Amino acid sequence: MSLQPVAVADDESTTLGIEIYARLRRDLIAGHLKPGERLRFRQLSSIYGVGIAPLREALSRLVSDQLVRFEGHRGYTVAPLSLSDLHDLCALRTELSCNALRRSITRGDEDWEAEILAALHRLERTPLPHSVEDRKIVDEWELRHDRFHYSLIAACDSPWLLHFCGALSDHFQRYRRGVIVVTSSSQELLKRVRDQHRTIAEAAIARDADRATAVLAEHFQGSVEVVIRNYEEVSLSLSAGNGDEAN
Amino acid sequence: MSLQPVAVADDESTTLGIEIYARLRRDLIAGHLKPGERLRFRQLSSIYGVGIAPLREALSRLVSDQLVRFEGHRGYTVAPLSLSDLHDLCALRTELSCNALRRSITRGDEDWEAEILAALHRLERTPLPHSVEDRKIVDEWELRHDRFHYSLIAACDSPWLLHFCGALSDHFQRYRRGVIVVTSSSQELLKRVRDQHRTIAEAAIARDADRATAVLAEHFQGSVEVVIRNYEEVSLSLSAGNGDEAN
DNA sequence: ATCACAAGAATGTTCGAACAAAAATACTAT
DNA sequence: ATAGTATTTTTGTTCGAACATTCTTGTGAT
Repeated sequence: MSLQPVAVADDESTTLGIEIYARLRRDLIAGHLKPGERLRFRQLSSIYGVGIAPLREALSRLVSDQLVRFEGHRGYTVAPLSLSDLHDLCALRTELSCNALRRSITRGDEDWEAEILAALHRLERTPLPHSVEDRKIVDEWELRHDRFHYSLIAACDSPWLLHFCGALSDHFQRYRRGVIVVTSSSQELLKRVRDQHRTIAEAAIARDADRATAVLAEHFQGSVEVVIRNYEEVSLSLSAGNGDEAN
Repeated sequence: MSLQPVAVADDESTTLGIEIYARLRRDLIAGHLKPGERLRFRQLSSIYGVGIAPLREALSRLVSDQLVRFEGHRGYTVAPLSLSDLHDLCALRTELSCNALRRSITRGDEDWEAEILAALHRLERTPLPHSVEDRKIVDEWELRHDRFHYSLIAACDSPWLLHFCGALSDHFQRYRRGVIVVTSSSQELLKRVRDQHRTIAEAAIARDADRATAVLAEHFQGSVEVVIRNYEEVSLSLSAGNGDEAN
């Protein structure tokens, strides 16, 4: 005769469609599903162990998320990666994230500051992967990295801006995943990135918007350069069939 | 024995899911389906004359478009409207559209200029509705208005920016639809809006980015004010059940 | 050999029915 | 009367099968 209701916190009222959407989304962003790859129903059905009804639902949503392409009667494919998309993505991400960071610096309270420091601490304590095969480690690093960047802009007080920043961040992760090992194997790069994270956090909390946004922009620009520098080498895994259309 | 292949241009390789997605999207943006309204499968199925499989596919995509909400085992509802959302929407729309307009003014060529003038001409020649019941006229005006605003930023050379501007524009239309008759019944408002359109177009083509963006921002701000001023009167149709959560 | 065309296989699309969960209603006990 | 519970009804979810389209393979004519 407990005083608490019987229902524990794991109820969550989920559906297969929602679950498979989340799983596909993760695998798409993590690059487990290769750009350009065809997403056949039977294949996915046996891999993920669900019927095609929830699969269609999930894939349909992913089309609007721009992670999957669809052609009537010809099925779904993983959205391709391209240099031009990368440039566009990063330019806008820099613009929007800096904008959101400025707003956050203006509006953020002590909890916002505390969350930044907490997220930064967790990120710094995460081991870096030595190989792309260290999926667990890569996943964990990406998760904490995302959370850190989210914590910076979380107080911007604009759901739409946060939503767009999130979408761009997710898409950029598809490019970054391919070179994270390269980054983590260079002591010089590693130090620079870590210093940038810390500098951005400190500047934000010190309400130095100019400095924070300047370093954030630099940080993004640096990531893009690493990706581009390694683009030729990884282009095989980037585009399985089509890939970049214009440059 | 024609030399052309038999298949004419109406093939289009479409599916029921795609069609119903487009129709639902239109009806959602046009306010045909009221904010907060439950979207029951049986009901939609009989209205639109399609099975629930394509319906689920379409609704699922619309969730990622932020036009409908979903709760597991409790179905889909039309996304609510709220004052706070309106403010957020418009602030970001102004920011992004002005940004895109600047880029367009820098990069646009003669075709871009020509398209702006063409779209402006078509917009000016569209009759304004005297009642919300003039659906055909409202639809046509909104279509041409959207096309005009799109033509301004079309040369910004950023697919992501265009995509976000489009999303914000679609969402804003949900708010504007309710007050278009109010606007068109005031000679003063009408003249101001028309002058703004013409001024923006001329400034853009004259490559006067500062003036073009200033008037564009003013134009958006004016629209928001009209919506807000009439918000109380139309709030009944805005929120059918829930609606605005904060403020 | 190459192209066009036809048959077959694979794949995507849609429906209807069975199933499960939630909401509404009816009922009982206090 | 009311709160709580059981029952019914409604609604959402999922699967499997039938259907349509596209892709692949195979055949034959030039």
